[in-house]
Amino acid sequence: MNRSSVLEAWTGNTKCLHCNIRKLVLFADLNQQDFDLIHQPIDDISFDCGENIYKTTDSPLFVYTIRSGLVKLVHELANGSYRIVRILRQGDVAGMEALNGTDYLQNAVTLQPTYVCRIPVAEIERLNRESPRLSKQLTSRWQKAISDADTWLSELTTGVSKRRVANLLLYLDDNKDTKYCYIPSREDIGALLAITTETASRIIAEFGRNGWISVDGSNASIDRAALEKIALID
Amino acid sequence: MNRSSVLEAWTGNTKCLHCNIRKLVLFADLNQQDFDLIHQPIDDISFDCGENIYKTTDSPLFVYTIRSGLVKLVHELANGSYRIVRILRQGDVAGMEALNGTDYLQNAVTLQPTYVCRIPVAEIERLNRESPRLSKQLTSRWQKAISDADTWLSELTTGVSKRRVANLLLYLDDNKDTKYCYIPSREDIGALLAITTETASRIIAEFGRNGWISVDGSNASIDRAALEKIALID
DNA sequence: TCTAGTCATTGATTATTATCAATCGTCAGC
DNA sequence: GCTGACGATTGATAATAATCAATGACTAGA
Repeated sequence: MNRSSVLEAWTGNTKCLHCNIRKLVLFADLNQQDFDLIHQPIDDISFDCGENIYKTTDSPLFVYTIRSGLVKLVHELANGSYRIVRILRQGDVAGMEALNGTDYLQNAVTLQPTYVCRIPVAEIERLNRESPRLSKQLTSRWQKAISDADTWLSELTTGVSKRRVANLLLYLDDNKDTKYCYIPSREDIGALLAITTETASRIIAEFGRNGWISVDGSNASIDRAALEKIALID
Repeated sequence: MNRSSVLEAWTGNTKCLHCNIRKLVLFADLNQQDFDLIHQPIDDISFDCGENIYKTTDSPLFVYTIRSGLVKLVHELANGSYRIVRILRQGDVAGMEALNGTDYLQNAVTLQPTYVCRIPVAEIERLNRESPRLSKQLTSRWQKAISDADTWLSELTTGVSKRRVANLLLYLDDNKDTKYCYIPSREDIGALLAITTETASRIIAEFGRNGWISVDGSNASIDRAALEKIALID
């Protein structure tokens, strides 16, 4: 029951050029002639919370730009559990591995209502062949993905759980595009940090009792100074 | 006291074309005309064990192809400790972030005597501008780096230490290019898996007592079946 | 309104890992 | 051969997190 819906099928040379977040996305540097090269439609798709944008079993035919919302990349493990390898937000690109002809490496699941642009791989390849203006942005997207992965690895899997949760909250707060910081479910925090759901819950609850975060459902405002102290010392 | 030495300065159109591992590396698809585009020399450099290929503080002017040997990417943390985010081997590319104009993200340190090709970023940019044959390999290198990072994250930071060490040994054994599997120092195993040196030592010693690995200095032969059982169950 | 379901929280106990400390083995240099 | 340095190993103990289990809070739907 995929309740996603295609809002508009953009044929290249019309709306992409006037997209209001274009300066943030893959097509930032393209011009009118470049957009004229696009043949297949670029669909603007809306997803509810908790839906799959793609799964590892899907044919890797599209790359997705996040227009708004929040997406987790879920890697399923052999023993049935899962790890979240990254969280993507506005301007990030999901499913770039499709450009290399390989299957999607993870499932992409929305954490909030999310809008994406679905770009056919064939069009990116065409643009990259026929225009010099895409490759810089492509390079910078690959780069960001690796840099995020490495930061995640070195900052969010190191030290005691309390430190990791503090770092995660600081990361989410750094990268928020709304007033409040998104707080994942306790199970997702566990999957992000390689700790159990119970440990995640205990730590979030403790931070709340200490007044360092005030949680309202999936949103919170956080006391950065207090959490930074935890993130460093412990 | 950097004892690295430049073996040969290859001006593009001579030796690259006949490099005996070219099919494995970034320049796999290039032809004679492409090599003619290269102006600056591509140096073939040798490093002893434990040397820095580059540091985060170096100007990001080069990308490095590993011809042989083993390299760790070391991310230093604020509290003075460090994490190893990846291990690179023959055919891998180090320092690709230089292509994006950003500083190197980690220090690259050799674990064994290592030979690398040092390729000026400017030459890669020129080739990518003037030939269509580099971009596919570039895409595939970015892709491999991300895929490695994500695998690392999801497999090597999950579960109890014993499971993580078993997975690491299996990974190193999968990726060996010699008869024996490279075993990192106990401190490096700790930095790879986010465990302490002592825990790493205890587990390696236990695996040895069980007859699952027979270690001789930095090399070992391993009992894959036994370790796979540990990697799955625990 | 009541109920079942889901997620968060908390407690009690056990298992795992970190920490602190000592010892052992190997090797380069005197 | 002796010595110091360094890495690996091991032991004892404390800290941390997992596990098992129960309860609380909230929500959607009967």
